[in-house]
Amino acid sequence: MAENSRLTIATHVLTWMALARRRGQDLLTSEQVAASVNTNPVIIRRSLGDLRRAGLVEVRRGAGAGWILARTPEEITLLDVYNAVEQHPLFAMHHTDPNLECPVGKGIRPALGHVYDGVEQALRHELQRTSIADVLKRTLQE
Amino acid sequence: MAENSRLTIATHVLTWMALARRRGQDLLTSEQVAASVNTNPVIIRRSLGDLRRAGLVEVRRGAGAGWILARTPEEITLLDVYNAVEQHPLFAMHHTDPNLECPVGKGIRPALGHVYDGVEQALRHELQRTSIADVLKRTLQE
DNA sequence: CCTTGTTGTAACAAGGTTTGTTTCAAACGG
DNA sequence: CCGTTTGAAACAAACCTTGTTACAACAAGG
Repeated sequence: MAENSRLTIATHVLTWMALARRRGQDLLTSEQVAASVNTNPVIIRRSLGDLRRAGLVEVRRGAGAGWILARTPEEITLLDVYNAVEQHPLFAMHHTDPNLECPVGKGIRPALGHVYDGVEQALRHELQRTSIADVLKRTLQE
Repeated sequence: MAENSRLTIATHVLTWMALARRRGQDLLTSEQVAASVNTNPVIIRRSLGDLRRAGLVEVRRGAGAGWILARTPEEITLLDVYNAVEQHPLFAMHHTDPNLECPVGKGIRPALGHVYDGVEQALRHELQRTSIADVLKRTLQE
């Protein structure tokens, strides 16, 4: 179970909110969103909490509360979603320090860090090419 | 601890083998490699096993056994290493099926799969740009 | 053929992550 | 003040990753 589906869940949430909005329903509760994702409302609130902290959605509390998109679906890219829900770098370094007496042990981490930065950059660039509106369009075509 | 450092470990292993080779020592035991990575030889054997199955290293068994690079460091890219050690896709889909009655629940997986394929493609393209020889060069510069 | 060094693999522990669930205080519109 | 909903904590179940021990299989060299 330890394989992370947060980007998928958050994108699903936003795509569903985009469709509801187009249908005239701006405000959705976590329970309504959970019905589409088919999971527990608490899971959805956790995801929406990430998206709120990133400024992608807004929340209204109290009776008649719920969630609203803070931007149009065209203005939210999958990079925005990725940044909202992923914190760890793509590839982890050694969990314990390598042998710093060895020239490879000493120099490999900065060397690899440089490569990993480039890879993350490429990934981010690719994610930025797709918006929630694009995902919704393609979702409805399937 | 559940954050995967396999690409880092395998690249470290190959980089160290490349340096040893340049110094005239083609054959290394898992214990010798483990000394540079600063971990248990069994961990290294697991990593080398992945690399062997991918055809990047060869093994000699029996007394005086050990591991040899199967290609020159210039001919091994980080994409080769990634393919050898990573099996799961980058982003997981929902762990439980979404609600297929909902148009988003129904169409989101193929739509996202399409995007994820593109992202993985970009990642692979970037990894392919760097060889073990490149990593070694940069490692010794640090 | 035997000794010896090394691999391949299984089994297990420790610690971490992820999802799902229950619970309840806090917020707030009406 | 009531009723609905969020935010967050606490916990369980399942799984992953690393590290460790143990040992059979293998083969080179005497």
